[in-house]
Amino acid sequence: MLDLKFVRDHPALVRKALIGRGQSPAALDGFEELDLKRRSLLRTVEELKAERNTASEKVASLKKSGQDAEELIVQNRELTQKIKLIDPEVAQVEEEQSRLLSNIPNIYDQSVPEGDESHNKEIRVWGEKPEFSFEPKNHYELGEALGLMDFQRASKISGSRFAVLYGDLSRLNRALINFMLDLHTGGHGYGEVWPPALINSKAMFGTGQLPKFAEDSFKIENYDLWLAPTAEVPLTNLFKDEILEVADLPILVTAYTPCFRAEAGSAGKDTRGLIRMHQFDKVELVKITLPEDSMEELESLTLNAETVLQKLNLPYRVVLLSSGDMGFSSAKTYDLEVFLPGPGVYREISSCSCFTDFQARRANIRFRRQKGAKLEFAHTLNGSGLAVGRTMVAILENYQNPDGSITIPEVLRPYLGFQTHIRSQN
RNA sequence: GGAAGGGUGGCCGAGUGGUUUAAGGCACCGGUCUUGAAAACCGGCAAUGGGUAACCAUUCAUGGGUUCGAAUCCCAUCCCUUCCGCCA
Repeated sequence: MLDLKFVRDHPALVRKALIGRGQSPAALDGFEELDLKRRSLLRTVEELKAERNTASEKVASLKKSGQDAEELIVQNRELTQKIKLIDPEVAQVEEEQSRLLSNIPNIYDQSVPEGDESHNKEIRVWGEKPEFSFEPKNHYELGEALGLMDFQRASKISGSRFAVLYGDLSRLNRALINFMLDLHTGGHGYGEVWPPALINSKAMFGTGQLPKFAEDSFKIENYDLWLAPTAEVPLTNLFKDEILEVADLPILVTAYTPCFRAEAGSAGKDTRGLIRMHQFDKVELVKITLPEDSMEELESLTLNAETVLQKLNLPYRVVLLSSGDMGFSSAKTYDLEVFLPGPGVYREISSCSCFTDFQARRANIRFRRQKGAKLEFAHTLNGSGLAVGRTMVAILENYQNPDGSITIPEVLRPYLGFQTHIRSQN
């Protein structure tokens, strides 16, 4: 959420941000009018309240000295009637204004290229694309041929966009989670967290999933709970309504969680394979930082995620998203795209974003530089480190052999009893 | 799910209708004292909104209600603790 005063003082900037994101600036319509209305109503009602408060004190002192206060009491009764008419009006205008405000996206950083996704900017490319003496297969062809990846049975249990993994692929999934967590908690200095997977509406609002993107998540019937679409939500909201010690910043946390997404609006996209699931595993990185450090911290967070790909020796590129392709809450986003030999394309495997104070204002995450100093909003960042399912996809496709077996990347072997290959069970 | 107790500022905690403009303590900041520090003493110290400002309003879990006036009384909801029940 943007600061109300910021929107009031810089309507042109907010307008530009909306247009740059390919949205209609109509989202701002009525803001100024509402703001003026709210302030004028507030002045009126606050004056009445002040009058009533003074009179009430007089009643108290009159009664104490045994004098008659009936006249004042009658007068005050009338004041209260007036106040009761205006108060709901104030509440209504405030609600309208905050609804409008909570639907306005973050202002994006100056370094973000303007335009739609065709303006995304390739920042760097890492690794060599593998050379094959044969036609490389897609991961689902490989997985199904190995007899270790099953979409048919998954559809019996749950439906489309779910998968069942067996044996060595299930183990590979576990190995990847442990490898990623060990890497980030070891060398990269993140604290490991095991958070809830069911999240209440307030927390979903805090990171920006609500109110605008309710249809992207699964809601639990009869409860004010949602299936977490990403560990960004529980990890960032760990610090909701807290005043942080400046000495503790930056705070770095990581968690493995299952993630659940409704994938509404992506009908027909990536219908085969593990790419776009209703349920997938992800190791998430979250940072809470000082405002002046956040953009630098985004660079190091992105490198932390890249390290996973480098250790797995998977070719990838880093893309700086354009203003039109970025998420609602983000001020700047790098996507990591891993190369997939099957379709022969780069696919998103991590998204690393700096949210400046946008989430912190919604979630009320603050800090104080010194005792007595004003409270300030912290900056929040997050990135996938990495999406586990898509990492498995990348390994299957990049490490495939002519016989359909998969070579296990060196760094994962300690997690798999030093096994070197995944082979067909038949 | 049942019963009981509770939710007050950064933290602890007093407070059952009118100097509560939220006592007191801790922590923190400034000062006195000291070679320096500690201790002691003095002073300061909530957030949000409105206002050029003086200042005003709101906030004691949340939402309603009673009243001239609510942290305090009433109703509903949420959360926490303890005990019981159920249970991986």
